[in-house]
Amino acid sequence: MDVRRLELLRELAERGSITEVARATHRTPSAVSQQLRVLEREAGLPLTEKAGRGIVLTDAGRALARSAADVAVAIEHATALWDEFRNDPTGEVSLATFPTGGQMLLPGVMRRLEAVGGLTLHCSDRDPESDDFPALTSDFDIVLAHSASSAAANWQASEIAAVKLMTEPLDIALPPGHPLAEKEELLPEDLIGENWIGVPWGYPFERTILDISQAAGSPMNVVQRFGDTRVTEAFVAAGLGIAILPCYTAGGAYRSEIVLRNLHGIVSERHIFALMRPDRAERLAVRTVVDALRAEAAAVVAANVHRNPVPRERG
Amino acid sequence: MDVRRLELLRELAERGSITEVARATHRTPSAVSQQLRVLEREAGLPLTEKAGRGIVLTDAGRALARSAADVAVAIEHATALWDEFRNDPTGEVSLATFPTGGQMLLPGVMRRLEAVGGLTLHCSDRDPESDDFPALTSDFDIVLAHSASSAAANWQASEIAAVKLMTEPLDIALPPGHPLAEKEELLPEDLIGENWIGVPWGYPFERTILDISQAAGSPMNVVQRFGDTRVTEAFVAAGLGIAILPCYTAGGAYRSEIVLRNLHGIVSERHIFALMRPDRAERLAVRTVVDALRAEAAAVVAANVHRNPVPRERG
DNA sequence: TACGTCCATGTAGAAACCCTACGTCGTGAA
DNA sequence: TTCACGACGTAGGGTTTCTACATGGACGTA
Repeated sequence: MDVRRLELLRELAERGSITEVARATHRTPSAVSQQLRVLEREAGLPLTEKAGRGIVLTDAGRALARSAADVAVAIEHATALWDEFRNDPTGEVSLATFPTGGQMLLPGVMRRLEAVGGLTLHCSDRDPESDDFPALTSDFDIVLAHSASSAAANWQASEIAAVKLMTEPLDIALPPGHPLAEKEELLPEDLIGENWIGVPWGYPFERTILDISQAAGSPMNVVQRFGDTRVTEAFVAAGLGIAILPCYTAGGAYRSEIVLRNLHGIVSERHIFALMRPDRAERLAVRTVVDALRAEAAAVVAANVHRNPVPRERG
Repeated sequence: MDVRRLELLRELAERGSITEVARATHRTPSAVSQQLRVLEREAGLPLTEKAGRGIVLTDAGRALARSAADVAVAIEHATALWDEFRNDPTGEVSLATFPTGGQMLLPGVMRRLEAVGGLTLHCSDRDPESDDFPALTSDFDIVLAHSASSAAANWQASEIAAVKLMTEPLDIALPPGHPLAEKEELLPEDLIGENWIGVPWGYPFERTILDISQAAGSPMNVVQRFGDTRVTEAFVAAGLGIAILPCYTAGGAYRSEIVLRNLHGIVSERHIFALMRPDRAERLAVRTVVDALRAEAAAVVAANVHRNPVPRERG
């Protein structure tokens, strides 16, 4: 029962095709196929079966793949222990993020990591609309994702390690001259009749907009939908509507042309997580980056505490 | 960080010399030395240092070896899951035992395992005097050992998995005509002034003899010391003294020439364990044998329940 | 001091292993 | 039918990792 072959099976379970596994492991498909064949012979039972042009795992294959994940965790844990012993969190860490999360956290994280020699962090941003963020953990060591619910359980279901980084309130963004800008805090019923600059279907904020309309007892009039908050901000600044924006990141180029107001009466916040494949989460270099992420997230929250003097609890 | 090399380091930690590791893994010492050198280079720190003619592990080496044990457990756990999936506890299992334990349990175990095709159990007995039983787990999948204390903790300290099989009362063996044979049960004070056939220094029963002398307030007169109970039985049968014997195994060829009597007033029993290296304990074939051992032990206790109607508790 | 033994380790070569290159086959879409 | 794609076979080469054998240091003994 060779570990390298087990790892290949685990990748196959995750990626679904031999070609993809080959690409991810920098091998030719033939090599992967041969190794899986050997594993199958050792196992004594078919692990895959044909399905159209490709293959799918059998029940047996999936069972073995799951145990392969445990082995991978043990191995990474061992090498992490070892790196700890040398106190040497060296290596390359790749990270994918949604845009506003990267904007808010990553510059600070990079600065914090400058002190750690030999650790390089490769960041890239992904489009929340087109990408399945938990699935990105196959290709990145760390994936920053946000969710409307604070439970880490929705990630855990898919056998992914999730570390909560912060909770960011969602504020109402108004143009400076807007009548509601007079008030310090807004309630759902204040927002009845407004034109909204919303987000594409399925974005986390969507749920908050629905919550508001439900609390206010009146449907919201969403006149535009943008995935990129900079466009939303431009529209709000231009007086074309109001919007929900994450309060620590909102503003940007339009900081002086947008007013943010707390929303009371309903829970309006997003939760930001670091998602990782469990074996990658063991790596010392990865854990070092996660620590920096946590520290930076805490610093961002602390720096903005004046905006939200009372932490709002769900209820 | 190659797993095979890790395993080699783990063996080195356990066996102490490259030559021994080579013998145990069916390699030449040169091969082991080379692999360890590669591991050392990967690790970036010395793992061994010279000590006289041989070598010893550095602190770093020991730390890495410990983590290697965890990896080995994970791998064995995976292959066990796999064997379970096939419902196929096939393979070879080696077992070492102390003599009376083997005599009492192994024939029944072999019979129980006949039903399991493809599983072969290789048994051999070891001399309790000359062998360090926990250390035998390096060379045997399962080691049967007995101890005066019921806590599994005394094995666990050395990172060995221990499964308790049974508790066997220690009885007083008398020649049939002995005056004490008239009594159904004996107390420590009944035994003052007797001549004893004892065990070599350090044997588990030794402690019980000491307990008796302490409870009776009088030193025991040990006239002979034998490791093999058959010799002890022969001496008792010949009227040369009385002895302490495990009650389920005592008798043998001398069953009609020896009388066994319960000892009350002090705890007199031995505890029989199956000891295993944690990774070997994961193997399905090994677990199957342990299950058979447990079942057989329970059967032996049940078959002898008339001898000890009330289970005696420590106190 | 000389010698034998034991253990680790170096070198050279052989064997095993695993990958790539390339070709074939079957499936599904145009 | 043709093309694209994915899996799988074969042949060959490169790498890895073993064995055989030699070297050298440490310890015990004559």
